[in-house]
Amino acid sequence: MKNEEYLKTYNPDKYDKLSLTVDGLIFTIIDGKLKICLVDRKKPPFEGMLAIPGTFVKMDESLEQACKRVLKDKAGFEDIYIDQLYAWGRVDRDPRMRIVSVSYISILSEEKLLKVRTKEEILSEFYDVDAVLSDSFELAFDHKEIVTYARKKLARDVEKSSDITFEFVSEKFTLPTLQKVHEILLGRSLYKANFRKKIAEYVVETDEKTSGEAYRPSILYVKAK
Amino acid sequence: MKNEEYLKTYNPDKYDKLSLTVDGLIFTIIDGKLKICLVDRKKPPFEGMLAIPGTFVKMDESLEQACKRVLKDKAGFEDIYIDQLYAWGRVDRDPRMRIVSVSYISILSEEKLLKVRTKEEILSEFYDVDAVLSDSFELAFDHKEIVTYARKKLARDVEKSSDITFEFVSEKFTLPTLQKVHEILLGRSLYKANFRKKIAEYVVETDEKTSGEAYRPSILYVKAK
DNA sequence: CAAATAGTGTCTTTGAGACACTATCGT
DNA sequence: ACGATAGTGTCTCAAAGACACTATTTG
Repeated sequence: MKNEEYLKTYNPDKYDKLSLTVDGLIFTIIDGKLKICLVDRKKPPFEGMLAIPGTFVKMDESLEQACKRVLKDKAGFEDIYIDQLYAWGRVDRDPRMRIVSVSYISILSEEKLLKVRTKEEILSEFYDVDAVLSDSFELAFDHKEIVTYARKKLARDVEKSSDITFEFVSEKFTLPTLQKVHEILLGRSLYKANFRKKIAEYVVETDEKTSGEAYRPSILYVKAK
Repeated sequence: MKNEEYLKTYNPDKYDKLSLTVDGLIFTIIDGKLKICLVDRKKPPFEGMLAIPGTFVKMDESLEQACKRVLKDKAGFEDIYIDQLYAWGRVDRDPRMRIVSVSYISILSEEKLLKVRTKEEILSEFYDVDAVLSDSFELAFDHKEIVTYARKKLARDVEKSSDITFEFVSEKFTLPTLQKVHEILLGRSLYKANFRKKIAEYVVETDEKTSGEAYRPSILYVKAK
């Protein structure tokens, strides 16, 4: 076949090549605040500044595989929600050389997060997203623009579907907890009764309740299939 | 400064490099059908098959610039709507070598399209999207997957906003025409009265009407600011 | 004036929003 | 019993859906 002949004589070096990275924006909610995982850069460029954890894509791995590798290496996670955000390709976005980056959003429940904290992972730390996005806060590269874009996407996504909100909570969760997640991501408070009517079709009541906490216990739900 | 010293000694070759392409999915509506612009591949791989027009990203251009370059070179267009779709990064998606592709959606009105047709551009041709997505139709690389993804995004976008529908029509348009665009993208028919109520806030009536056509003329509108 | 398309009025249904109410737990 | 949070009932209002009607042009 002609295609095969061609491939033998093909010279891959005749086209420009560049470096490709993936960045993983790991969000979670701690103490009722949206947080993002950032790493402290140990070497130039932007030494000493905070950045979104990322890595170069290897020749034999897909973008998703590369992203999951970062999440595991820098934060210690496996099996977490990951969704492509955007490809960033400004020519001068990295002072070293031409680097295009594909960013991914991933979300952790506090439950999963705490499991990992026990492993003494201190490469990365979680920061308050509102603080990170405030004027006085700086991030390496174009990472502040990326976080801004991601923050808006989270709000947009929740506006039209409650899908991602389940990623922020444990497998079993209470409706007040889930409502809080919606409120944090949307940036406004919601009416309890209305919220419950809306998500009723996506959740299933279990016969368990919270216990040990003050005041009236709350029924535990699981996500509907 | 330390960062600057570092950059002088930095060796960009120590990381894997790969080729990056952009693909431009150009949609339009002709004769009441959604069409996509495809090129006939003149050389291997996938010689003789249809593909989404694309190009390698050069070292000194952004992804958007590269995409606009393809649109101009292969279809003859400038100043058209362009929106990033997705980054495709499967390891074996190109038989020659590792190539990651960032795809963009662009939309043309038939009016703009006809202007270009007069330039005798025959490198690319428009194909019926329903036909392209039917089981018997094949495209080069993973391009059928990309078209499928784009087709769904168009429907999703129209569902929540009428923004992109204006890209399909001329600057001045009638409401029956705009409604048809919505119907084609959504894949279902809409009630005239309801449609008009919904888009009323996004359009402004002009004092012009269509003429020369059979039956009652239609009022021309422009997009509201 | 008939045929065909353009454009409107209005009833129904659905769901979001607002708010007041009841229920159940720990102390 | 009380304080505090969990959970429910229901009115209002705005928008989507369905459908029937009127209006304006060409031939």
